[in-house]
Order: sequence, then structure tokens, then C-alpha cells
Amino acid sequence: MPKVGMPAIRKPQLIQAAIEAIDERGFSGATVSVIGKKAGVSPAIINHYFGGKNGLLEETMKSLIREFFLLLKQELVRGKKASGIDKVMIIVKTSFSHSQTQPEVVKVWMGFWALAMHSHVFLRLQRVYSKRLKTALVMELKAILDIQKAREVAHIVASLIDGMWLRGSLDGGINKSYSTKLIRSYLELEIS
Amino acid sequence: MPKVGMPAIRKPQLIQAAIEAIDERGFSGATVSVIGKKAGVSPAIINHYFGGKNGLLEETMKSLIREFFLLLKQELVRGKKASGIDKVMIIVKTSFSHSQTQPEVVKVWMGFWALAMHSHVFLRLQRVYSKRLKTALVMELKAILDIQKAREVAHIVASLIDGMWLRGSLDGGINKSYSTKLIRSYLELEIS
Amino acid sequence: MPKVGMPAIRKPQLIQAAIEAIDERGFSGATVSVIGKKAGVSPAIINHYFGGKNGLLEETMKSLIREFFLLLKQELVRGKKASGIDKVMIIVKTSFSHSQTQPEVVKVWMGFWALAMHSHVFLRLQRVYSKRLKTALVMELKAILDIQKAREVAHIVASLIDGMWLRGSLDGGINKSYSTKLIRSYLELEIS
Amino acid sequence: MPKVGMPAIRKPQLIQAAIEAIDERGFSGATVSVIGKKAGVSPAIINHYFGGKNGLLEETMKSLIREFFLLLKQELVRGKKASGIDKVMIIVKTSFSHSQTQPEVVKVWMGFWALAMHSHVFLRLQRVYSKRLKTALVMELKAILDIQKAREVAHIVASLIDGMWLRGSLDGGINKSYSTKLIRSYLELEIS
DNA sequence: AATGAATGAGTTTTCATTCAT
DNA sequence: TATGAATGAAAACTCATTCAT
Repeated sequence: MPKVGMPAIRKPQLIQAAIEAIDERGFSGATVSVIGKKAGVSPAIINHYFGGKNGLLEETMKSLIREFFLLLKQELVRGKKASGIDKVMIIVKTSFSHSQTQPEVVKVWMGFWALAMHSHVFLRLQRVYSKRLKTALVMELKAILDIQKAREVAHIVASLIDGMWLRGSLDGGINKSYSTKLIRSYLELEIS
Repeated sequence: MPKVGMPAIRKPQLIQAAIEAIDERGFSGATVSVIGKKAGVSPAIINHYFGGKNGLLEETMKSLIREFFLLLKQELVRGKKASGIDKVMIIVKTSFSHSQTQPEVVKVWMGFWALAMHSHVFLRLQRVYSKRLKTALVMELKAILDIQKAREVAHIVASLIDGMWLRGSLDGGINKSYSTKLIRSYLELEIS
Repeated sequence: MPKVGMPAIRKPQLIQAAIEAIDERGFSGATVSVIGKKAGVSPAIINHYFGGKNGLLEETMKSLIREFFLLLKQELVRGKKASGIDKVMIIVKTSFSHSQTQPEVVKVWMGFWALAMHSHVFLRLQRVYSKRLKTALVMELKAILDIQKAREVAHIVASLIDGMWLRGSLDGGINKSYSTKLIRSYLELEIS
Repeated sequence: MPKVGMPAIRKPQLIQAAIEAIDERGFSGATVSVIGKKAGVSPAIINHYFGGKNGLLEETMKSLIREFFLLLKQELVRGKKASGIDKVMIIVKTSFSHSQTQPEVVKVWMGFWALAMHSHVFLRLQRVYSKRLKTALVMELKAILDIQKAREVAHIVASLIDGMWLRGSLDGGINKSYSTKLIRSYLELEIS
């Protein structure tokens, strides 16, 4: 039995199992037993690696956020020659792409949002996401708008993204092309 | 103890207690015992009146939705001489007012949203809200836009409302005046 | 509202409701609520008339026993000119008739038997039945057999009756003609 | 705590505890808490091993039946050189022996009988016992009687066994020698 | 590192009973 | 007499966690 590197294997494995469990059964149905079964390991090792169920959930959320901003960074690098609205749209599209790469994250993300309302840790994490998304938007928008306006538009775009995620969660998925089209048309209106 | 009319007293009383309990402790913390204590009655009567905890939660969500659309109807009647953007803004403002009348509903509503993702009944209820809000918006918008455009704008406005609620839930409340200002400015841009 | 004679109406009504409830749902399913519903009255009056659920059950069992021995007495009077085996067979037939007059009593009676094993009161009642049946059999048998033999045959016949009831309860009813035929053939063998 | 073979230890241990609990307190008094206490373990492991209280009860009944037919088989093998009535009497004696080996089974068995009347699973189990006992009797009786008669006598003997068990349950035990004596005398009458 | 065994705390729900009307 | 309202006690069951191996 290899003794080294086990955490590096087990942790992502359990996080993925947690995401799937939450997606399938909701937060209340995602018991350690279910998650363990899904990962093919004993529920007891969740405690071993994460110090408890809550630890796993925290890591899961952090992982989701980290993954998103990693993706965003990559996309922004890839499109660094774009400008104006196109640059903003990269953020928008990435927001929706994330949910397409892994469709189950929609429900999970929204579940964490609800959790955030009564848990310090999750609230902090959710705010990190929320702030960073807005900051990224402002960053691009202030190139084409004055800072004051940029902040307002960023707030609108961020709200649109979240609102469309929310509504998408109700319909079993987000309609990426329709969503991006509408947001782009708004931006064009605002900027031209 | 009075014999008649008790259901009419107990049911709203328990629904209100449920809202407060969810607001304070989240869904997982809102046990029948907590709700009962908050209402000053035995947990057992939740079963008596609602056939179980789930029955109470369903009625609570229905009550929230009913209350909102009642308020909306009243506001639309009061402002029936308004026209164009003003008419649409009545819907927007009412959406945010609802949360001001009873600040705790923000968390509760979002909690139900998360619940909806894995429960038939709550999904149905959430969709009712979602559809009716959009329908109301389309109704007003088609007076000033062609039907196709009206639908798109309605989708955007509805997403903005929901997105701002969602973000507001993170900050312990919705900034009504800022939110309505931003939505109005969008509408003016779209319509003028 | 007539004030007199209510007990005389309510008591048998509730006893009959109890029998039906036990027949349909078993002892554990026969709650005061179910019995009350079946009788079309509030469960609370069971306490009023019987001092509690247990009181009702006791009265129900007493009623079953009383009814059986009343029937037996009538049949023995009706057939008082019969003699020998025929006289004994009157008792046997009546035992099975009782279950035909009211088919649901088979399950109920067996349920009480089980109850008797852990309750003083019901044990006493069951023994009353048990003894009186045997006594009745001995009474008739000693006319044709010496007392010692009469007791033995009575024991066998009583056991056959009870055993056939028991087995009948498994098959949803007692086959009266087959049962009586077998018992008679035994008696003929024993006596001739 | 040992890791392997625990189910093989715990399951019979809990079944025995269930038998004792039912014997002492009846079915309604045999709660998981009582059974757990009697077995010296937490009530929660009943769920662990049997998937719930009902699972334990089913296994308990199965165990009782299995044990009886195992004993019967052994006795029939031991007495395989016997013939005629003696062979039949082996079955009869074994039926009563079973209750002597473990006196508490009388009450328990009768309790299950009552349970069977309103539960599919227990009804099926009880019928298995009922049929197998009769089949075993027919098997021996057809060596000395024609098949038709063998069936009738088997029915009588089976009813006698059950009836005497039933009556024995009232008296805190079965009088084995008296019971077997009476049944043998019946068989001699029938066969000679 | 990993697990099966075991548990205690806590959840919803059921139910007989009491009580004011 | 009869009832709807209300409750307390207790039931089965769930679940995160701990522990010896």
C-alpha cells in the first residue's frame, strides 16, 4: 500500500463524491454514508481527512470557487487581445461555462448559497466569490466606462449572472447561449 | 380554551414561527421542537394541523408566495394610472418591498429555493412564483415593446430581481433604492 | 338530545367499532382515533365511557365471551332432546358458528389471546372462556363416558376447537363443515 | 473490539434478546430500547444489523421456525427405525419438546401468530410452519393409512398440537406428557 | 491508511389522555 | 353528553462521530 500521496488522491475523490451526492439528493440527503459509498470508501475516512463532514463541505465549496476563478483566469489570458464588451463577455461566458463543464454544480452552488445564510464560514466563502466576480467585472468595465458607472454596470451584470444561475437551477440547467445573448445586448445598449 | 376558529389562529401562528425559526437557524436548524417553542405550543400540534413538518413547510412557502402576489396586485391597482416604465417599476419595487416589510423572508425564500432543487412539491411552488413574476412583467412590457422584445426584457428584469435578492441575502438585506435605481436605468436605456 | 340511555347506545357501538378496527388493522393499528372514527364519535368519549382504551378492550373481550356463551346456552336449550355425541356436537358447532355469525371475531379473538399472555386481566378472561368451554364439554361427555375419560375427551375436543380456530385464522376463515366433520368422526371413534 | 465475525455474534444475540423481551413484556412492550438493553448493546445497532425493528422480528420468527424443523429433522433421523404410530409421535413429541427446551417460545410463538393476521410477511412465515408441519405428518401417516384418511388425521393432529400449545400458553407452559398421551391414545384409536 | 463496529444525541411522529367549553 | 384542542411521553429511526484493530 502506497503511503505517500494518499491525501492527494482521497481528498479530490471525496470532494467529487460530495458534489455528486448533493446534486442527486440535496444537502439534507448527502450524508457521510452516501458520500462514502459514492467514493467507494468508508464514511469514517471523511473524518480522517477533513476532520468531519463540515470540513469536507467547506473544502468542496472552496474547490468549486477555486476551480471557477482558475478557469476565469485562463479564459482571460486566452482572450487578452479582446477588448471592450468582448472582454466583459469572457467573464460572463466563463460563468456559464463552468456550469456546463459540470452540470451538477448548479444545484450544489445554490445549495451552498442557502447554507451561507446561517454559517459564518460559508458566508465568508460566498462573499469571496461574490466580491471577486464583481471586481473582475469592474476591472474590465473601467476600461470603457468611468469608475462610477463601471461599478453600477458590474453590479447589474453580476446580478444577471447570479439571477440566471438561480433561475437555471429551477429548470435543470442554464441556457448558456440565450443568457449570454441577453447580457451582451444589455452591455451593447449600455456602452455604445 | 376556545373551541372554534383555532385552525385560523394556529396555522398562521405556526407559519410565522417557522419563518422566524428558518431565518434564525436555517432549514436544518428549524426543527419542529424549535418551531413549537417559538410558537409557544407543543411540537405535536404541527402534526395535528399540517400533517407533519413537511406540510408546515409547504404551507409556509405557499403563504410567502401568496402574500407576495397579493401585495403585487394591490400595488398594481394603486398605480393603475401609471404607464410605461413606471408600471414595470411597480413590480420591481414591490419585489423589493416584500423583503423590507419582513426582512427575514430573504433568507427563508432562498432556503426554499435550495429545497426546491430536490423536492417535487417545492420545485413546483418555486416555478409558480417564477412564472407568475415573469408573466406579470411581460404583461406590462408588451404595452411598450413588441412581444418578442418584451419577453427578453422581462427575463432580464426577473433575473435582476432574483440576482439582487440573492446578493442581498449575502449582505443581510437588499438595498432597495440602489437596486431599483439600477433596474430603472436599464429599462430607460432599453425603452427610450 | 336524549340524556338517558346514552351508555346503552354508545358502549355497544364502540365495542363493535373496536372489533372492526382490530379485525381490519390488528391490535397495534386499532388506535382510539381509528375506533372513534369508525364509531363516528370523538375518541375522547372512549375515556368517558370506559375510563381509557384498556377499559374498552376489556369490555370488548367480555362482550365476545358473553355473546358466545349466550349463544351456546340457547343452542343447548334448543337441542336439549339430543343425546350422546349429538349433544357434544352442539357445543362444537356453536363454537364454529360464532365465527360465522361474525367472521371478524376470529382475528380479534386470537389477538386477545396474544394479549392475554402479558396482561393479568385478559389472562383471567381468557381462562374463564377456556374453563367454561371445557366444563360444558365435560358436562355432556360424562353422560356417556366415565368422568376420567370424559375429562380427557373434553380436553381433546377443546384443543381441537381452539387449534382449528387458530389454523382458520391463518386462512381467513374457518371451514365449519370440515371441522365439525372431523371432530364428529373422532367422537364416534372414541365413544362407540 | 474484534472486527470480523461480529454479525455472526450480534445477530443471534439480538434474536435471543428479542425472544426474551417479547416473552417478558409482550410484543408491544418489546421496544428496540428494551431489546438493546437486554442484549447489552445500543438500540441503534438493531438498525445496523437488521435494517429496523421489523427486520429483527422477521429474523426472530424465521429463527424459531428454522430451529423447530431442524430439531424435527434430527429427531426423525434418530428414530428412523420406528414405525407406524411411533413415527408420528416423534413429530408430536418434538412439537412439545421445542417449547420445553425454551419455555419462553410459547408466548413468543403465539404473539407472532397474532401478528401474522395483519402482516403479509409474518402470515407467510406462519403458513410455512403450518404447511410443513402438516406435510410432515401426512408423510408418516400415509404409510399406515390411505392418503385421504392420512390427510384428515394429519389435520386433526396438527390442530391438536396447535390447540394444546394455545391452551398451554394460558397456563404458563405445556404439559408435555399429558398432551402426548392424549394424542397417542387418539392415534391408536384411529389406526388399530 | 482504512475500516467495521458501535454509540449517543437528536429528529419526526404517534398516541392515549386531559381539559375547557 | 360530547368535542376539538392540546400535550407529554415514548416510539422508531438517522446520522456524524469515535474507536479498536
